[in-house]
Amino acid sequence: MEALGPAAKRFVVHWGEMGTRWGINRTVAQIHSLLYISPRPLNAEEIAQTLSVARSNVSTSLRELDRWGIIKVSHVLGDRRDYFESLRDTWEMIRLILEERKRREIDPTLRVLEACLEECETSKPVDSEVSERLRNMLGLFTTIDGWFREVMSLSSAELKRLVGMRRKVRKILRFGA
Amino acid sequence: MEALGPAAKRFVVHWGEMGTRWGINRTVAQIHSLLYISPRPLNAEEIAQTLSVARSNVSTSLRELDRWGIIKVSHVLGDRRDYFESLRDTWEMIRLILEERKRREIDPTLRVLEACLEECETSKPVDSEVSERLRNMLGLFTTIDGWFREVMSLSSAELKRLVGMRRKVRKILRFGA
DNA sequence: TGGTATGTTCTGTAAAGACAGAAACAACTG
DNA sequence: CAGTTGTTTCTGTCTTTACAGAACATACCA
Repeated sequence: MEALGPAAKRFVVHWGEMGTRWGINRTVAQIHSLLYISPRPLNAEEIAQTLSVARSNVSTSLRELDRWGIIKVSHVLGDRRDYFESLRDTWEMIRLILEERKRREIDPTLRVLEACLEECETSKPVDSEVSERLRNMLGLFTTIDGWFREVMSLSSAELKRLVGMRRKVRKILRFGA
Repeated sequence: MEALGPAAKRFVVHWGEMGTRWGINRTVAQIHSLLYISPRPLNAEEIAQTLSVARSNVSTSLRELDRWGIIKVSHVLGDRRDYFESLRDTWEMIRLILEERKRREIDPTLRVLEACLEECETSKPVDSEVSERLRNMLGLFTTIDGWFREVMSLSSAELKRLVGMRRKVRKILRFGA
């Protein structure tokens, strides 16, 4: 088990901190970053050693990462252990993460907003004030949802191209749709 | 203190839950949603009553919301109390939130990545593997940073127009930049 | 000057989340 | 089959975070 170099260590620690700000478990984030920078797939034991966390903790964290779809499991001939590695394509990773967050957060919110509006408009004293605000918010999320769908339908190569077109997009915007 | 209608209550509760998923304190999120749907500005006492939370909790939460720049304080003649309301423009809100998150998360991450790379490349056995991955990640964040800047420089009206142009953007993308 | 209304900061407790270690489980090996 | 290795799930503890209530601060008023 080779220890991490200072740069790698710093990256992993920072990633863990950032994770917590996004509602992602620190260990999960650390493992992800470790796998991302690791030149080769690692097994659970190595991960536990390197990060000084319990083996069980690694197990559940890996499952979470798997749920996000951003790690891969591989095997070595004659070795029963699971080896894990991160996706290399950063844009693909972002895409997957956005997809999952949409599923977990945007979709439920859309449903709740619709239900609230429903309720709001069928109640006897129709509360048009509240109803209008809810409708505004629903509009926002619908639009965001649409963008997500659009972005998610792009390949990561297309995404990269789109990103490279910032200035062009801006120009179009300024000088008329 | 009029209580919340069922639709409003549901919205507030959901908003609180979503907040926690984004690393935002539940009370903070609840207060924000309450102010957002409220037809009129509310004072701290009203907020505390409506949400059944301690006055002190409201105070700190409001300060946090203020830090995000998404609420406004107003006053009524002959009333010393502070009254709070949320921004109405949902896109403007999003813009402010993204701006703040960029400041808190993307900017520091860029700095860390640069420092890591620095360290990585000046160390004796230059670790080109790690260094390359860090560079990739830095590239990703640099691009994201660029988009943020771009988006943030747009007025909320422009943003809305851009959002309305999804299909057009897509077409451009498909049929050559 | 003390008294009252409002707002903020501090402090201890309670709730939630993270995690280590144990136990259970599963797959393989001789 | 018992023994070994690797993995997952369970359980209790520790840490962190959220929060109520108290104490404090500030401004207005009589």
